This record gives sequence, structure tokens and C-alpha cells, in this order.
Amino acid sequence: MNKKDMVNTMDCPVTYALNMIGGKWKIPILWTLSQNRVLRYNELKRKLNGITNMMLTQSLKEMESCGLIHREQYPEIPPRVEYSLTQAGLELLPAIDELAKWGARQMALRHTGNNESRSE
Amino acid sequence: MNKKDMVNTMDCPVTYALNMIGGKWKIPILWTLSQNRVLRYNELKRKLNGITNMMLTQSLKEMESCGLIHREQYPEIPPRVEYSLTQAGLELLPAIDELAKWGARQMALRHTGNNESRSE
DNA sequence: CAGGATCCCGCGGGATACTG
DNA sequence: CAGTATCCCGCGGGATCCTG
Repeated sequence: MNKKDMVNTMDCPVTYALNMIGGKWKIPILWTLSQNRVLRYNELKRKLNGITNMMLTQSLKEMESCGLIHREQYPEIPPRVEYSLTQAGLELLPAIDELAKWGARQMALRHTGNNESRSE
Repeated sequence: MNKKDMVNTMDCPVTYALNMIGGKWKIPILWTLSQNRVLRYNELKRKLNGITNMMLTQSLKEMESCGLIHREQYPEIPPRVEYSLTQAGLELLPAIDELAKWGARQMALRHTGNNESRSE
């Protein structure tokens, strides 16, 4: 997520964070990597159903240069590249977990039929 | 955030959540409302520097129909409309807070010069 | 296997003007 | 004051093919 979405990066840590993990695939990638300590390129691709090479490569690169993801390349043939979360990436998980818990609660309320309550 | 970004809504609560709060302005709006119990349309607009009427109105509508935001309209003249967070909206704040804390930490590390550490 | 290069389209979202 | 209505552009991201 660059340029036009860099709204108030400087004044808001939330926006700053979203600039790193925004976009269609980054959170799914983080999530997938959090459930499998380390994954190869094609493993990751298979688990992220529907992602294209371009988007996967690009997302990984951006998150790598943000320090969220670690890329380990082995000089073998055929090539083998393994991706994992860095410390910063791991520290992001609690936030994503909170989101997940909230989402799960909302989904539950949805088909319980119970929603819409006021705060005042 | 609709259509093309509805990736795996059904299988992932995180994606489900992001479908509600995705887009350029929704989190800033939630954030702003969380710091001012209740705000009128133009107050909100002034605090969200740079947002257009269209985006503000549209974001508010979507979040209202998601049950995140409560809209109270007073039959006065000139019109007066007040926005506040619903219970569901309030419950979202911990997640946003986690993001904020993480973002703040990263920003700090940034100009400390210290970044990039491995998880393994 | 792990990507790179190109082409292309849709829609998210900005600017501007108007209204009850 | 609190929105609507229109026009328009850019880029996020898909599809497809190519390569070390």
C-alpha cells in the first residue's frame, strides 16, 4: 500500500501500520505464515487460494523490506526459498488475533440474528 | 470494501473483519469517534483532514449498515446529525489499539535505527 | 521451483458543483 | 448543515506467458 493511501502516516501509528499490512493479500500471508512456521514459495501459493505469482512475489518483497518477513534462499537446484515471520512480524500477531476474535464474534452474532446495539 | 476484496470472507474471520473496516477512511473514522464520544458530520469532517463529503458519507453509511456506527438525526433546522460508535464498534477498539501499539513500536525502532531481526 | 515481464481492466476514491 | 450527483483518473491487482 503506497502513495495515495499514505494519508497521515506521520501522525497516526495505526495508519503507519496499515501502510505495511494493507492490500488484498498481506494479512492472509502473515496469517498463513503464522500457522506454519516456515513455508516455501509454492506451498504458500497453494495455501493462499487464488493468489497470482505477481501478487505473491510483490507482497512478500514489500513485507520483507518492511522487516516483517524473512526470506531464506538456498543455493540448490532446483531453487528452494523459504519464508518465515521476523520478530516484528510475530509481534504483529496479537493485533491480528484481536481482529480475528472480533470478526468471529460478529460472524456468530450474525447468524444468531442478534445485532445492532447502541453505545449510549 | 466490497466485491473484489471479498476473498475468503467465509473461511477467515480476519478477512471478514477487514471487509468491514477496509478502505482508506474507515479506521481513521473509528479512531476519531473513539476519542470523541459523539461528533456531528462537519466536526468529523474537519477532524479527518482531507476527506471528501462523498467518502465520509459513504464510509459512514457502510459502517452504519454493518452496525459499527450509530447515526442519530434530529429533526431541527438547520439539520443536526450526530455519529457515535455502537457496541460492536467499541469492541473493535482493542484490536485497533493493538495495531496502534505495534505501529508506535515500529516507528520508534525506525529512527532508533534498529530493525530487522530473525524469528529463528 | 521461484519468480519476472507485459498487458489490461475495474473500482476506489478525488474534485467540483448542486440541494433540502 | 448534512449531505447528493457527476465526472474522471490512477493504481491495485488479475491473466498470461516467459526464464534461470
